[in-house]
Amino acid sequence: MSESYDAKAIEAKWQARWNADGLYRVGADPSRPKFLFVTMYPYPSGDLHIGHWYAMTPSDAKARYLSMRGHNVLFPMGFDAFGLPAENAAIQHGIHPYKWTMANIERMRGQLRSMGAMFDWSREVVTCHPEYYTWNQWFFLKFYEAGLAYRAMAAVDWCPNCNTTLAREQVVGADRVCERCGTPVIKKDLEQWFFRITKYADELLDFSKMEWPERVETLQRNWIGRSEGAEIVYTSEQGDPITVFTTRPDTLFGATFLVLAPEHPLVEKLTTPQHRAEVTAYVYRARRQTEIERLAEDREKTGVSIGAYARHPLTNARIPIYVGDYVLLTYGTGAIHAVPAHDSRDFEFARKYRLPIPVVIAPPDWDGKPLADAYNGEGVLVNSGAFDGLRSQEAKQRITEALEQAGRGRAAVTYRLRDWLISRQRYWGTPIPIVYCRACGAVPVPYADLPVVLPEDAEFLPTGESPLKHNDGFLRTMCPKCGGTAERETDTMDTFVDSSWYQFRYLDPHNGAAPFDAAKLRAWAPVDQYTGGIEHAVMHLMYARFFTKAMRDLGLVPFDEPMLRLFNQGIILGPDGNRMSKSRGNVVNPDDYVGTMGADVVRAYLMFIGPWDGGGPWNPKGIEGVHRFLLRVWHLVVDPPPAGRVPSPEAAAQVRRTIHQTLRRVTDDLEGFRFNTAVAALMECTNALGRLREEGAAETAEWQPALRALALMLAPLTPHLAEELWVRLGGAYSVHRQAWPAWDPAAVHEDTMTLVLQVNGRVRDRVTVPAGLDDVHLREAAFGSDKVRKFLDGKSVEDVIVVPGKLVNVVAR
RNA sequence: GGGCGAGUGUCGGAAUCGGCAGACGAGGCGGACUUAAAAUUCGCUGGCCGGAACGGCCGUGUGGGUUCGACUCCCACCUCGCCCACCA
Repeated sequence: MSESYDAKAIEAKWQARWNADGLYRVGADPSRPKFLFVTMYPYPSGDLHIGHWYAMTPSDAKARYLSMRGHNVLFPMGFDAFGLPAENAAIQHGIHPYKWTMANIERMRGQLRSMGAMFDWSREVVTCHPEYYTWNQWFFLKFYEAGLAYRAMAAVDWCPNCNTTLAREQVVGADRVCERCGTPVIKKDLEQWFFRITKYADELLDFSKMEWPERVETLQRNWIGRSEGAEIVYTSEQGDPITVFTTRPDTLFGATFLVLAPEHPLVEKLTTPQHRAEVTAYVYRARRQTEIERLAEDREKTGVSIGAYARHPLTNARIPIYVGDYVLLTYGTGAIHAVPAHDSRDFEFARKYRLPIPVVIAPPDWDGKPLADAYNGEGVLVNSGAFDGLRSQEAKQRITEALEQAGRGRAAVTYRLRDWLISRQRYWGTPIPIVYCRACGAVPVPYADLPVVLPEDAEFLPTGESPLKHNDGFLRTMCPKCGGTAERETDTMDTFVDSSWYQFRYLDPHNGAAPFDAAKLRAWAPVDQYTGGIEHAVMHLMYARFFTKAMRDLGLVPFDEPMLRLFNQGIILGPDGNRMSKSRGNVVNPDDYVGTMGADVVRAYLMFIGPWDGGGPWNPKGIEGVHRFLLRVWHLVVDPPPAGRVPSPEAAAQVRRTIHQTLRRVTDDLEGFRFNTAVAALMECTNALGRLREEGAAETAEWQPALRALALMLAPLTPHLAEELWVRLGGAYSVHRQAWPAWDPAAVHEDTMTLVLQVNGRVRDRVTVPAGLDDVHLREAAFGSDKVRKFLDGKSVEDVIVVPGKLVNVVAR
């Protein structure tokens, strides 16, 4: 009767010991290279989900591996503790957001500990503590002084369910819904606070200083949406300059009308009395439409003439001005010149309103007749005066130059990126440290008065309004400038402000004098490896980059990018292949499996499912296979070997070769985040050792070192089991302080190899030959094969391809 | 409409400096152990044609191409997924 594997007891024992010993407390250590490994901190929603395990335990495995490789690894953890769910819980259940959040954090801490991860809890960051958010306010003031934070009236996105404004990044999908709750957003004109992220648009397009997944770079690049072109100044007949932006200055001579966005300031001024009623009605309708709901994407292009005309900057042609809702005030200059022949939208519009459609770029094989459709491609210019015959590329340049010389335009770049709207009309966030004084206007709270603390006695009512608006103790204050009565800003900050710099707070989490000590920051930052979901590609990950660049310009950090390397793990789906959700009833609770099979099994299974960036369905049967694997490892080490077996002379070398070949594979795989194949290699190794053991290999001198090496290789993946086996094998506590073993090229070497024999590229035979044979002998081996000869029968050999160490291919006709 | 990514057994997946397709695991089938079941353990498991072969043919979404040799490279297409989308 062999001792059984009691995962629960083993895991509890070692977790307690590691904790008592402070095994994972990390301090400065100049003798080892630092490695800051951060995985995205969770929102304290109440329960740790299998998705958290999927994100965090492979990260932990990699962090542990790097630690064994000699790095001084800091792997911190914290909580993204501000946010709407806490406030909604307050409204629904009458529990204060602080209490709700802290209770959830308490619960989740315990669940996080059950992972057996190497989190350094002494550095925990909780963003809803004033000791944290005071620095959000501090950064806000710094940004304000630097002109990076500003207040402006704007038509902003408002979620009627969350009762707050949203950043553009938080409005998603073709139907423009709230990223959090899926409610269609509406537009509101409000005075809001913005961070000037657009200042860094060009720099944010430079990814050369880090190694991030191509996918994230592409998403950010598309989001920033840089377009090169020209700004062209038309002039109204009343003398007003009307600036338009185009990416196709080469089509300038094809412009036949202008279209202004309904909100464009010149609409009001230029509309003639005869057209006023119609234009006013149109603008009113357009604004209502955007306010109510976005309509279908393929809706008809509409517009009305405002009765006014402009002059073409190069031809002086008289050009009618329209207002049309397909032109957006928020992009470019809010006005376009329409080139119907070479833009589908303009074409549609021109057709509808019977405007001329002159061709200025000759489509290939053009017969000179009117176009049936817009030709959007590039080509050779026609009907373009002095520019006829030029190709689009050159024409763009030359026409832009001509405009510049005439003082009627210039080369210009436009971005899709908008400034980051950070104001939220909610309680549970960082108060914006601004006071409004009737005499002095918006006045920043002095640094000495920070933090502006959230009042505890707020009332949470389902009115949709922030409780701060009705909390006199908070609201009424004194103007820091003139001492007169004043009111506080009642908006709080987007929680993405918290997560834009939390990675650096880990380095000095209790500093009361600064967000972090400069020396500590230099010692650890930037983040060497960051891991988390792709869903943050254009929100958190872009804001964090912006923040770092702004901090750099304020002299606070000596680098340009917050996270040097990034890995995006996939998403774990329910057993039915769908996204897990309570309503579907397909939610997998990790605690259930931790309680029965153990944390190590859950860890190893999540890593084994497939490539980490792939995610995939949770398979309740699949985890049993991994459970069996760990049982096999357990019994391999713990059970007494079969008695009376006499090992073969090669046994010792075979054991050594098995281990070192596995070491090579596992090392490569962990370097490349290929946890699935690392686990597979360890399975193969365990199976091979099991067979060798049956043949008496346990009697050889290589056996115990092999088992110890196996324990070391398991340490990053299944830390508790590895520790138990390591200590049982006589290793010095702790396995997690051991060096990762190097694989020995000599031990990996095989004496023989399987030589693949092909005839005309098709495998016809496989023979075992001594390793390292030269071409001549490999040829001999090929022609020595009966099967090869059989397939060569009646043919003449034309060529023989020899790939040493792999194959011989005989080419015959 | 634009961009990005992916198509391999029944399933998750392995193998891409071009060189044994299907490692590892799940599932299935069969055997051992057991009164029985579970657990454990051993064997088989891409398809087709063979009684069988230590036989042959086919096979990595489809169709072409390059090559001695293609899951891998090139071209075209199909399907799916994700992101963006009246962006001038």
